[in-house]
Amino acid sequence: MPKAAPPRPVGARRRDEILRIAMETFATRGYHNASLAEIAERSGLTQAGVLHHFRTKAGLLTGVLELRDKSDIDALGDGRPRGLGLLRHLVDTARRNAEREGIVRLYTVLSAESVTEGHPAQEYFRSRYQGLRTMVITALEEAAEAGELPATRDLPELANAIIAVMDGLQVQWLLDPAAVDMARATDRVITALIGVPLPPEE
Amino acid sequence: MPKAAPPRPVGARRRDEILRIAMETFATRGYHNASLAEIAERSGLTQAGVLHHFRTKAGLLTGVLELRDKSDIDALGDGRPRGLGLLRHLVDTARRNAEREGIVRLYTVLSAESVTEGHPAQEYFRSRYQGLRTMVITALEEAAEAGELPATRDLPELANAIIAVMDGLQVQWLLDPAAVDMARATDRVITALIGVPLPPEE
DNA sequence: GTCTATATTTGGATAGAC
DNA sequence: GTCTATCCAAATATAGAC
Repeated sequence: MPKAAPPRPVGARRRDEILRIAMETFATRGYHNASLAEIAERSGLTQAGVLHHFRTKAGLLTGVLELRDKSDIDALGDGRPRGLGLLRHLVDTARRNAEREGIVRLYTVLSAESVTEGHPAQEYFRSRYQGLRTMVITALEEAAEAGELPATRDLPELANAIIAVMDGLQVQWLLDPAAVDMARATDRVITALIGVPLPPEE
Repeated sequence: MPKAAPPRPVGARRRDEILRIAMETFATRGYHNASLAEIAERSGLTQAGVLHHFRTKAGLLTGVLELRDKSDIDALGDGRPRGLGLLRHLVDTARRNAEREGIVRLYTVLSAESVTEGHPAQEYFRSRYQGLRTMVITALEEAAEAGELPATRDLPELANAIIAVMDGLQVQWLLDPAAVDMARATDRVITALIGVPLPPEE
């Protein structure tokens, strides 16, 4: 069973392990408050050892974000859902996220931190939101063309609102998990906004 | 016209000035990445000078958050709106916020940063969200009793969603102001959720 | 590829003079 | 109330041995 891993079959093992731990650490502490020393220690390396694989701390952050992108794309894999199916998929994602606190924490902490001056992830999040917006708008347009969408006015605004609810719920959920049901609330907002129930889960 | 300022008529001048500058700095850099040195310099003091007024950096952050609370309460002043009037007030706040980037930045950055381990503002934001939730739920209950509210199911979920949209929109707006109209999007979500238009602006 | 050692900077906080 | 001086800890990054 040949692996499709492109660059190095075994030399990248350590690198991936460092990335995994860096992800956890950035999620737990934020970027600025996380230290290479902690990441190194938890990786069973020294600080210099980590910096052999990633020349700078910002480079390490970039690596983490690229890794996340890759696994997100892999997760979709078999052709992404279209129209209302994508909105359904967003709700499913919210549900799955309730079992993946680390990921939620990573994105919540870093996205907000990225709006500070000179933050290395600023461009990443700017273009990420642009991508998310485009994706949701496209889905809404597809639904509208298929006649499945009563609300056809100002789709970009609709998309912004849907993305915003999901983000905002995450902050509340991280601070007080018992107080928030991310999936239900997301479903409710989307349903209310588009004026029609979502298709059943795949 | 006698001032109602309680503790010191003139000695607190410097203290307030430091708080103002600290607020800006925390908003721009986040808590961890802001330094007392920078706050001191911008205040025209040395680091030790600042620490004379606030014994620790965390104490300074607490001071900033208390100050904001006080001015928020002052802003409401003449009896807070009830029922749907409060939801209208939320939309108005979103509109005003588009002219107060500093405040938006402060809350967005700090609330997300507060979910990290051992953050000094964690309790503050936990109880702040609890307070916001209670406030919105109460308003929804009032509206329901007055027969102004078609959607009466699961009001806490409704409240969470409304708060979440507002927060989420702020992140997007800070990264790309032209891409988001916070007030319009907030209005649209609230209207869709409660199933009835909001009363006209006061 | 990983380590030790170190350079360099910067952080928060304290002591004591003025 | 503010400063200077200082302490101590921690941070990122580099050089060079193994």
